[in-house]
Amino acid sequence: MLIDTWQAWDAAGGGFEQCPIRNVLDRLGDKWSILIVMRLAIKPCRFSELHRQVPDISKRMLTLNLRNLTRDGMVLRTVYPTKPPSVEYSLTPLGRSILVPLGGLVQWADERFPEIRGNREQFDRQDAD
Amino acid sequence: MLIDTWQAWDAAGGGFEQCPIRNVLDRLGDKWSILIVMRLAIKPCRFSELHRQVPDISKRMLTLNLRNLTRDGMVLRTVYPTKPPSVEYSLTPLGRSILVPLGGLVQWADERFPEIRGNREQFDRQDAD
DNA sequence: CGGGATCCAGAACGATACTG
DNA sequence: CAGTATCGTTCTGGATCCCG
Repeated sequence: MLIDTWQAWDAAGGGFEQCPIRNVLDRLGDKWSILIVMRLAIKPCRFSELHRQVPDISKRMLTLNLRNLTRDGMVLRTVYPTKPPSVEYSLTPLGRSILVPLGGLVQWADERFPEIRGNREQFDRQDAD
Repeated sequence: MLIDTWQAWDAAGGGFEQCPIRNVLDRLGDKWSILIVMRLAIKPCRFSELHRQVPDISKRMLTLNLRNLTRDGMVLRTVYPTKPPSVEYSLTPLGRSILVPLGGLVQWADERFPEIRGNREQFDRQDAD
């Protein structure tokens, strides 16, 4: 039943660029979006505060990711016309709603990663023979 | 509580390359892994059959993705020494176990994508002003 | 049949400098 | 403060040819 979604799009000839899974995963798959969403899940945050809290992200990437998330309606961008300007980012209801399925994936990753790491080491040892 | 995993890794100084979420999402985020897992969830499959069923994937990418999934222990690679050789790929228990959290994400994507698409269109219209 | 090796295009990403 | 602009790098994925 998991595959049905994809096959339905396949059969419909809608093109895979329009497939919901493809679109969602393209966003989640990039390097920073999830980090940003997770930070904003704790509390709304200003640009520079986010920049400090998300480790090693460049201003450029923070800007681009925030724009994409805002475009998708996952993040709300609020500008306060102070001087100098301050901008606060927060999760929309849509943004918060993804925390649920995301939580399941995070839990899976946590539980299974030791196993995965072990598999990789074993695989790489065989490869070295 | 979702962020805790990441912050724990942050605090532990383990380096983000060792973070379970990063590792799992790097795999799921690439263009084909999920497709392949979903196909194999239906039934075990040989290389050329997979190549036909996963739309538009190149042999190169199919090979690379299958190797990564095999390395992680998500996929089992079985070689039958026939002539010409035949190789069957199937999901391991680990590979099947990710179908559960993945299902949650797929459901979310299906339910929310129309909303996301609408948000994008609206955003792009404002941008054009 | 099931790949491996090589080359190449484009996208993602990073560093730095600059701006209202 | 909150970005933009530009450049260079790295990484992903596709095309093609080759191999046992």
